Amino acid sequence: MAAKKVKELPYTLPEEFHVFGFSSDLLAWYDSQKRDLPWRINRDPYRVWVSEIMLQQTRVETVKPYYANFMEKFPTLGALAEAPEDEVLKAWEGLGYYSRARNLQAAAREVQARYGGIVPDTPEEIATLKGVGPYTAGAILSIAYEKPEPAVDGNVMRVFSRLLYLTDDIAKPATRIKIEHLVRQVIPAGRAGDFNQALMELGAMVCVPRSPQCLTCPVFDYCISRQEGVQEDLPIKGKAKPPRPVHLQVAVIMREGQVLINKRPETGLLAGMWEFPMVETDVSSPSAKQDILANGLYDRFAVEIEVLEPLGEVQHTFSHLHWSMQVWSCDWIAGNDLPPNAKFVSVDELDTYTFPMAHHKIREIMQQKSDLS
DNA sequence: AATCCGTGGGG
DNA sequence: TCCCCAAGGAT
Repeated sequence: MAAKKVKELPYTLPEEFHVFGFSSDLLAWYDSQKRDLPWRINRDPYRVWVSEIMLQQTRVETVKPYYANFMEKFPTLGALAEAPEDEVLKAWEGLGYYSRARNLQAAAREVQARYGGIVPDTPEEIATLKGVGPYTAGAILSIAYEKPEPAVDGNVMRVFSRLLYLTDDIAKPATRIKIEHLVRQVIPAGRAGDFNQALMELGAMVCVPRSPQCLTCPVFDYCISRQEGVQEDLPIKGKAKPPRPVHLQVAVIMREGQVLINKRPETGLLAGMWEFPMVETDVSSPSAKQDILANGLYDRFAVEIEVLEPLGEVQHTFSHLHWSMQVWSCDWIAGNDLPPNAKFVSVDELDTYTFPMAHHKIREIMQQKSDLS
């Protein structure tokens, strides 16, 4: 029987880590230097959960005000489960990755229905919740329940890449698996939550992406890449593809002081968010953009409009897309049989709907125009 | 495995 | 200005 060949070295930590107490040294630093953050007030699983979802791909300073507002509006798991989805999206407006909010509420409802309102404390159960992946599962299990599970995020991958001089590409999924194996070997009994947070805190405060502060690092003595002088060259990370350009014509359609908006589909980009009607145009298309816009909106919303004048151009970049939006002021001509995802609302009422940042920029264009007139 | 999914800050 | 990238997950 041919045993599967496994590389021993990369999955096993140097003996010094155990002999000299890497985990103890890191924890001692964390105990004295950790930041006071709102989600560290207690270990309520719901509070930890919300913080971990908000912190996905999002900076601590950005999260702070959103977290405070969210916990005020939805103080308990039950409150979140019972809230209208639109209110949850509104509380997330501007944070990005809006599926996080929709998944979080869906998962809260799942916990209410299936687990009696108690966030599950096993890897198998918690991993089934929407929006809870390997990192978040480990974070909740360790921080809220003190389970010895790794929570490997970008910080931890950077820290371990430098500590052990790992040259694996941290953009590849396999690298996270490997580092989870390594972290698992040094999680101290009874302090899994603090240890995982200490690794992330180190990555955020000391072992930062550029110009790491090695002279103040509590685990300086363990760091192989520093001994080799290559800490600035780690971690290895493949480059992302540049955003794909998309050209859009946006219609600000007025009718008796009201403007037409529509709700985006429940899946995909900016799912469930409101927007001003728009149509994608091919750069090489010979047709006038005004005509493409009018025809496109007639097909989608059964409205006839007159395109009046250009209001300006708005640029907005996502991770994988770059929107170039030409904004047009339009008059409604005919068509009252709007599809259910579209409606005319007064300009004063717009704040009650949730718009992505790209469309907030369009609102600014509108505002400037109305200030002139 | 590769792609989709937002936004803002810092060098 | 441009580019990186930040307590990732779903498909």
